[in-house]
Amino acid sequence: MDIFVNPSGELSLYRQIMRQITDAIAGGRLKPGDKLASHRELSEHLVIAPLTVKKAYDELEALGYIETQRGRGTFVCARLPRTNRADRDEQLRENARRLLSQAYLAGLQLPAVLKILEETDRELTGNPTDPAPQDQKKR
Amino acid sequence: MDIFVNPSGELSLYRQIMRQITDAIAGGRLKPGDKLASHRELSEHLVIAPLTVKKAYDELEALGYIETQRGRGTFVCARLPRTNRADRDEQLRENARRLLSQAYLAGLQLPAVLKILEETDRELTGNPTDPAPQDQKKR
DNA sequence: CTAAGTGATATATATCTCTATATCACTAGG
DNA sequence: CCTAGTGATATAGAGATATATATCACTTAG
Repeated sequence: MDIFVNPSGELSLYRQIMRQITDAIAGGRLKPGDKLASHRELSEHLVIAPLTVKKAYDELEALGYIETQRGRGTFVCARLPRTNRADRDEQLRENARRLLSQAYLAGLQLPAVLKILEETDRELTGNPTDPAPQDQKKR
Repeated sequence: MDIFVNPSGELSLYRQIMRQITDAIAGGRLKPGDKLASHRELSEHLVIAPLTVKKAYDELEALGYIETQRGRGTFVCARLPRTNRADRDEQLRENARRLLSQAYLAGLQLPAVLKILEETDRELTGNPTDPAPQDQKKR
């Protein structure tokens, strides 16, 4: 888990951390039961205050992604939360709109966006460049 | 321009406004020279403080998207800013990562994401890009 | 000229975000 | 038992964000 934050980004620091962790869970780089870095350790790595990391962990715990055990550490939940379907779809469309708008503003067209999406897919899942026709996913 | 904001969203209010306006410019729903709602008017519509809208407009002006004229109003710039290529690509990949992660977390696969993207493309541009025989969505 | 609408500016207050620091409680390894 | 590492909690302060309110300057319509 290599996490990084940008203090001058659009999102607040703790939300940047939250997003990267949920993204890592989504992409399978963090699996149920995996241990996260302690909030102190991560705060040293990111050169930010421990409480900021703690806040990110607290929010993620409230959302059901991770659970903390006093004296032991913080772990990815065995059973991840299912989001409401309508909310989920609206969130996906929001993200899709954002991606396309950004691309259009840069002068790109839909095919170029699809290409980037496929590259990013390989990056996230760690799959080799070939888009295998079959798809043996577990989850 | 129908703008809306969510006070409990990830982004601060003024950044939500900024994003929706740049998205509208990108999608062609706002064109160079178009007049924006006055910050008072928009603040009434959104039920937020006028200064919050003002801040969004100020930032957008500093970025070169819009220009304000005292006593007259605020307008979309005739010549829109070009972003640095490396920054642009990184931003696109960030948005692509976000979209994919969200989809995976919801249990969707790449093909489903591509479908959503094409629907959103039609929504943004208003173009029936493809003479696809099936799937006439009307939102 | 007058009035209405616009942007520009200032003050004050409250909340959120981030930081720095310290202390306590629990767990695991030695 | 003792120590190191972990999470939990509390306080204080700085800066960003959002609000409410008021005033000024400029443009346009009448």
